[in-house]
Amino acid sequence: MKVTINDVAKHAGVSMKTVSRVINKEPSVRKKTYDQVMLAVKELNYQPNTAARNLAGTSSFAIGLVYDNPNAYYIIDMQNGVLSRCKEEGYELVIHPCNAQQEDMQAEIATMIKRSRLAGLVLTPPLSEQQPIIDMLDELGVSYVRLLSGHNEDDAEKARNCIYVDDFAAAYEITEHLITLGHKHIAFVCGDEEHKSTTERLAGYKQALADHQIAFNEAFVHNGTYSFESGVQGAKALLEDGNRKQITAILGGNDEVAAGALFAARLMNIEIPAQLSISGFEDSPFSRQTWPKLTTAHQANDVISEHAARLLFSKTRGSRNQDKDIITTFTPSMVVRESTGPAPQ
Amino acid sequence: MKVTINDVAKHAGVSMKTVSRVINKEPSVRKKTYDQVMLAVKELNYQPNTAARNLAGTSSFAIGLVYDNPNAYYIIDMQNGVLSRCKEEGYELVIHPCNAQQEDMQAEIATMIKRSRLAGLVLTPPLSEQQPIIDMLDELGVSYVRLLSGHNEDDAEKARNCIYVDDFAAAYEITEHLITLGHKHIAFVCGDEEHKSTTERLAGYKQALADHQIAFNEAFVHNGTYSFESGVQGAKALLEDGNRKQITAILGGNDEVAAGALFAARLMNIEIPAQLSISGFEDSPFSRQTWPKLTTAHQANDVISEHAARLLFSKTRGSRNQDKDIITTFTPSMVVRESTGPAPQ
DNA sequence: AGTTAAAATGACAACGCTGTCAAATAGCTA
DNA sequence: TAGCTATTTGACAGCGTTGTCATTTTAACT
Repeated sequence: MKVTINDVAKHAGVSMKTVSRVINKEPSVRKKTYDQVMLAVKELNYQPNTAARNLAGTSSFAIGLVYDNPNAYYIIDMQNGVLSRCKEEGYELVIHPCNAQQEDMQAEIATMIKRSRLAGLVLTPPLSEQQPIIDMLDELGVSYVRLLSGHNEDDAEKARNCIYVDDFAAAYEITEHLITLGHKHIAFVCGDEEHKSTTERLAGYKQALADHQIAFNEAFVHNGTYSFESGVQGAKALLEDGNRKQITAILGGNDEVAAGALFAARLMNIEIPAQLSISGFEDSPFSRQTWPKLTTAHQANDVISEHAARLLFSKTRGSRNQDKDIITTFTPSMVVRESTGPAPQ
Repeated sequence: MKVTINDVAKHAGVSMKTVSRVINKEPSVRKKTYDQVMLAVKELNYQPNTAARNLAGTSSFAIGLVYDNPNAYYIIDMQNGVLSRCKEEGYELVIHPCNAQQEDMQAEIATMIKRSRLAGLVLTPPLSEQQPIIDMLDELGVSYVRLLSGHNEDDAEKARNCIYVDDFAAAYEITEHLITLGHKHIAFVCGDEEHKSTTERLAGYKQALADHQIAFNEAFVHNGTYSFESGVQGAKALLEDGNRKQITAILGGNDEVAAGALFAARLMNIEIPAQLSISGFEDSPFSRQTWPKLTTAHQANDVISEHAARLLFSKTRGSRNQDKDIITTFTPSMVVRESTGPAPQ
């Protein structure tokens, strides 16, 4: 019934340690021995016991994914990306949703790490941006990978455990797209202020305006959160203002915000895109399920998180498995759908 | 740095076993002893090592959540519900997305269980409906809880590890709501045929029609899948047919399907709800983000999954923790929003 | 063939906890 | 207070692996 490493060892005529070497893909095992052992493993249908490995080994065979993000699509993509890598490496994934605002966040994460002796951690925004958490992790000596907004900077030391999404570039591209369509009064409904992605996207938007000699108008920026509701309110606020006559395009902080803006426009009987262009960010399934479908910037969260996991494993497993194909900066690319069009006269 | 149970024992002046008893909430520990130990635990900030507990104990401190469902909102709710219970009980959660179609599904799940020595499993539809998987679990002697569509039947033996969502009742209620609004030609865009929820919802719909002396019309039923795209196609097929003149209401298999129907109606310049009423199922956040907002049947997936976990733990942990407040049948309740209205003349 | 370094393998003690079972203590009753 | 039972505690082995380090085998040289 229960097959242990000892059974396999006997069956293959080698020592337990050799079997251990084989299943851990350690070097210094002759091909012939390797095959013998693998055969025995197959024949007995041996499953290494995770608990025992975790206990005996230096670090456990589990990594953690920490997030505080209400966007289900985002989370699922993140999970699946990391999970696929974990499967590949024979690791388990411990998911940990949490509340970034919470006082003792660091303590909670530290507890989780200790309890499960996690081999590493993948941190998603906004938690990846919180210095106290990073400090705690450094102190604990746990390896981690941060998902961040921005691009791989000069600071190579820090960059070594960061994966960037270039929101600046994405915002720039979308804004330019709108400008090319003739829009001159482009509003921006921002996501949460404290998220780096918000500042990055805002900066990209501003830069595009500047590069095309369009004056930046503070009144065209509405601060909100990354939610549908916030998009509704933001768009309403912008459009109900005397500005309505001027604004011909709205950039939503993400797809949900854009969908909210779409909703608000509908309430106000504004035709999209004839009277108003709207675009989002991220290209979540959501953006294909609105009417009209959203122009947005495609961001492959599952691929991104898979690379985050790769990067983590390349550090965790020491020398072997030096994955050199890890992309550390992702630049979303624009997807033009039906929610943007030429500026009205 | 690393605090073991032995350190705590010394600090509290008791044996390791006693500390073990305390942290496992075993009976037969004098209050005074208990307090001493708890104090030591606090003072040393002791974190039990999961791997060691898993290895030494009879079963591990982890349960699994198995799913094959493309709906991100559904999954996240499931995860969060189970997770909250796990936290309470000090268990870990191993998530396992998979593909129900896959040949060797049972083997894959069996492997997962053995590797992690899972204490139990929560199965969501449609996997919870697959007999081969259930048989495998029974054979392995692993406890599990199945999330099912239907209601707690007479077969008490089986019911002991099932949580039901009464989709029949929900469909009945929604259909009746539409009938009350004067609708006589109500179409149904079904989800995946092989899901029990589809048959249940269809049955509820039929029953409501029958109870109100409305003839069931086969042509008003469209078979599809639980996706937005399928909703679009289903609604198109129904409405473009010569039936268009007749159909005044559409029941979507779930909120996504309903949103798809909404989308299709928009493409065809049909006003909702003036010309056509549409309703969904589940009340996912999605249903509040369409325009107009969807009438649907509220189904608290997080609460449901939390109860599934409760039920699982009540069986896992033997006698202690006999949770008697477990709800085993949930009946969604209708939420009327803007997508349904009186039947047009 | 003889020597030496390098590679492959094995013996055995941890890893940190819980199960088992025996020992000690407390709470009774007569 | 002795004598008995019920309750509480402790000693110790063992869960199934991996790390360490010693040993054996192979390869690579003179």
